[in-house]
Amino acid sequence: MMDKPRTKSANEFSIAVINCLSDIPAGKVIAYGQLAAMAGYPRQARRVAKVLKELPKDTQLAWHRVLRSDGRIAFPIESGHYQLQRSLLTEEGVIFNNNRVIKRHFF
DNA sequence: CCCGTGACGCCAC
DNA sequence: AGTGGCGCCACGG
Repeated sequence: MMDKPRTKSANEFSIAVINCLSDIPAGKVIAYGQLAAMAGYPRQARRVAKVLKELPKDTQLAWHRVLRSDGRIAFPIESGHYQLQRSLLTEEGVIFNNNRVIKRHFF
């Protein structure tokens, strides 16, 4: 049977976020909160994080373009996730300065 | 209902 | 510039 969504907005939120994220071009990045606001849900950065966390491993979505508002990658620096995200960004030409993406890369 | 948790964010120090 | 504290939201125990 179909699982009944607890609230229909939970699903709508993910859709909105994913749509907006798919509009971010390679070489650009966006903050969790910025993405939430763009999707029409200001102050809901943590929900964006949860959506990304629940993406399938084989997703086509450019999850790596989402950073903290200070330009740093959200994962702990020693983690494999961090290394992966950083290399994906580097491959797109994103420049890091002391583990931080410079402002002009922001969408 | 209260409390802890989280791929967050802002503002004081 | 780095750190800490708190606010913000949704969830689960």
